[in-house]
Amino acid sequence: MRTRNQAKRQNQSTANEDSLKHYGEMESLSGCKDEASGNETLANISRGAVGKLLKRVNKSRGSRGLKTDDSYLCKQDTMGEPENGSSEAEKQLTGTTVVRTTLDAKCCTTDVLQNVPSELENGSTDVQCQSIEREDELDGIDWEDGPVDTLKSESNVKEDTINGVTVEFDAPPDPSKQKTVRRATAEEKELAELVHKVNLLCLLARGRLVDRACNDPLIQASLLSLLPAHLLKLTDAPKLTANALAPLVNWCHSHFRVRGANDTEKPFHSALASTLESQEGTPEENFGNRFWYPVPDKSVLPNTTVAALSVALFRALNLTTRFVSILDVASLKPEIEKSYPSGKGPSRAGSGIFSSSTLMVAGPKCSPLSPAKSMAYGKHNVSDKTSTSAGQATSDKSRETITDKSNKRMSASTSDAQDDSNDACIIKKERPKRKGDLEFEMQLEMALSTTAVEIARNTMISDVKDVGSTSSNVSPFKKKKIKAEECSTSSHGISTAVGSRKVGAPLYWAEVYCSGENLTGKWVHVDVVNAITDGEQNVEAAAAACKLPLRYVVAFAGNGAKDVTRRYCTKWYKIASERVNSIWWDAVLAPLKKLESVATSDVVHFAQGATRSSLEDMELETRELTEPLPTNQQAYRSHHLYIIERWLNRNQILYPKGPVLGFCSGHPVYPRSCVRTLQRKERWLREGLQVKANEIPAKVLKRSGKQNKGRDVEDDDYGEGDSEGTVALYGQWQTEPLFLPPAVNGIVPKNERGQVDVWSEKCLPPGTVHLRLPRLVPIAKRLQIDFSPAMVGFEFRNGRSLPVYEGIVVCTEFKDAILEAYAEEEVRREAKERRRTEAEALSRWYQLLSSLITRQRLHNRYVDGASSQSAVNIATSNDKSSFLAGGSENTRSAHQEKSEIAKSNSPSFVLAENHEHVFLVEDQTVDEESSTRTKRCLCGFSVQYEEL
DNA sequence: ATGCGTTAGCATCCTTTGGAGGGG
DNA sequence: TCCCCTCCTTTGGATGCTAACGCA
Repeated sequence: MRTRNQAKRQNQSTANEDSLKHYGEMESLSGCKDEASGNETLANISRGAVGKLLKRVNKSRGSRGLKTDDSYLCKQDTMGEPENGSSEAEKQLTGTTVVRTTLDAKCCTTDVLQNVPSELENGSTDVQCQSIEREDELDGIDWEDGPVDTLKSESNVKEDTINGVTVEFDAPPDPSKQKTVRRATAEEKELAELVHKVNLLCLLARGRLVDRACNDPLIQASLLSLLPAHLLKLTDAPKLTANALAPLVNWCHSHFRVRGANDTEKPFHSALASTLESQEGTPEENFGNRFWYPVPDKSVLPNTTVAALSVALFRALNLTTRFVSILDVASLKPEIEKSYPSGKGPSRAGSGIFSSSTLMVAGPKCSPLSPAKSMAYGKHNVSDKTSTSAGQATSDKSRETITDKSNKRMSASTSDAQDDSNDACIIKKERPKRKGDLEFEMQLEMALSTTAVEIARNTMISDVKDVGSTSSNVSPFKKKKIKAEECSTSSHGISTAVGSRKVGAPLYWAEVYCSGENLTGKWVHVDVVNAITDGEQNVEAAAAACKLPLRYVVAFAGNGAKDVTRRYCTKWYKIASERVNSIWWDAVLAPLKKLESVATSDVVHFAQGATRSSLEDMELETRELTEPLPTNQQAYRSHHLYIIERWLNRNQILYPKGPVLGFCSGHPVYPRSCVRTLQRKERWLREGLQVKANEIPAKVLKRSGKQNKGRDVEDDDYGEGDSEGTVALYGQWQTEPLFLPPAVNGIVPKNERGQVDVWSEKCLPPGTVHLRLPRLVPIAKRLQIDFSPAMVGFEFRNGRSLPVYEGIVVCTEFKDAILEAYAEEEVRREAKERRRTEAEALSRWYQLLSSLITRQRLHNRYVDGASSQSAVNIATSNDKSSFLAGGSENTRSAHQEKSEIAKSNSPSFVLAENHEHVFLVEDQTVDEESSTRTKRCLCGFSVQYEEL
């Protein structure tokens, strides 16, 4: 076995080698492998590759601590291959494969293709390869020293084990630690919310863009020209009904169909026009800035263009129409990956929201469509999802991953092969197996079984243009694939097959206002892509089937937008926590809603001045308030409308306890408006409320053991049992405004501690005022005014809770006097403070200058040899002095008489032969203009300096 | 597939009123 | 001797919320 450094070196060299390798070379390598392993078919290779990847996935969910050792085993596994062949090339291959398995997944294809045969031959399932995702993880690897047979097959490994040669892995995984999950920090939550909001705004803007394109007269005219004459008159009826739209919808559905994805970026408007021309819409036309569109998986989107064309057509026919979209926005909650002990978990670089399945589509360097993925758009949009994964797995340089979001949204992020350093492309793998993962694995297998063949056929060039699900070999997954095809090709088939999102997921549709529906008219859901009319009640189920959360459904018209989620979402409690703060959202939508209202309002106003928009608002509000009772108890935990008693907090109560709206598993359901929060007496005092006399506690809680300890027997006027161990709680309806004894004769009423607890202004005794100013106590004392310290709260210091005082409470009549005295005192204090500061500054200047002089003197004496020079001479004549200095003989006489005083008062250090300058404060002059101050010594020496 | 009960981890709430020692 | 200031040290238990997990 190699040393760790050797491994690293070889790893690096191989990495470079790999990076330089051409696909053709790889192909030749794989070709060698094929020859070596005999009758390996590409399908088998592909299947093996799938197995390999799945094992990696499984492995990554398991012990991270085993990673190193897995790599080692992988080595042996891989090394075992060439026993069938001994060509030079293979020997070389053997030498490098060891490292290749530890490389980043960018060499995935080669790795996979090389590893597969041996695995297939050996039927190995126990020994698994796990590639190390990041090179830096290699740093944590401690290679064991010792000989190793590089050509040892897996069977040899087993033999060795049997013969007593065992490899013991240190730090075996602790299952309990493995299970630990890392909770999102507040910062991460904030970031996720920001991303969510930005994403929402982008999607809103995008919706407006599409909406605007639908108004284009040329497109509308072209659509009309295509429309058969008999359909033109369908909408002429004065009272339009949903049924009348059906032929139009069918025509659209049959004339515009989904075709392969178009990678060329062009404005949505022109995309719309070209779709119109070709009568084929893409699943998602790229337009403008692709960054705007952070869809998790483009391949599964229904046809935006077709939906938009239908809107344009309806508008061309003078129907009031809105373009409706589910805003598939990044999650409001941060994506948390598993935490791994000993820091061996996957790097968090690139993790988080952007690396989740909701992948921000960046520039071409990180196209969301891997080659294989774009292939999958071709004829069979069934396997689009799976091809995505295939693209990852087979692309030479791509990094493979499984996102932890698969449980909810079942989409694997696709990273680009071109740019390994792109954070957005860094993908992670983690999490224990869950239902979503299983589904993903199945899809992965399907995809690989298909695309590996295709890729081989296309000589593994990176820029694969097309692929069909043309796998001719009999795949074990064929049945599933066929089933999926059937589902997706069915016009109404919004299938839950394999649990993935599919084409047909209701992301976009139209809403046409039909005046013939209901009494006042109705917005009718029209999904041309799936040829569904008036199917609003099915949208929620269809979206759920496609794992598409129905968080925001927004209708666009007139360059505005309106949230119509309520129309389509009946289980609001499921999405409420996934929606952004409603205040923010309403504020964002407010201006857009006006625009939308103007655009969709008819000239005809309804009774009592109600407009179409306000009627719709009422309808949506009614839906909100008449949400059906959930059937599961958990839903009542945070339901905005209903509650069952078991989910009440310990300080909550139902008051009044009724009416009972229904039952859930035998539990009566009450309106949430009946839930009241209870408080202790003391807490109500803080809010300026006091419990009424003779009120019986609404609830009595048992106090915890610790709280019991050291707490005196609490007054319990109501005798509700053991007062020591209980806490009496009261509801607000049991309280009244706080009554405090008023201030009398200038005396502030105080509590038992001789203070006033000022939790709020309501807690002040009548006739008193709280002066929140520092240093008031001495003033009040000096003025002999009665006061009380104002306690405003508590803080924890030194391990205990300490009261925080802020200012004092005095009778109102003394307020002015105290404030006046305070102002005077402050002036005095400030002047005193200023003097003190100046004196200190002077002192420091003095020290500085003295030290400079001393330094210079020492310098002259010991460095320049001028030992006899006096300090006075140095100070007065030395040009090297760093500060501006000038002698002034005439000032000397003026200050001579002060010299004696100065000498006696100043900290004189007069040496035998050295005069120590003394700068008296009263001898200073200040030049206001230049801010320069001049200090003078009695000897006549002066110093000028600029004030800072 | 879904719901329920349990468990665990983490975030947040709640608690609540010092005392020794030195210097002026 | 009294008063004032500084320093010491930096809670921790209960509860709520959420997600995972096993089971029905």
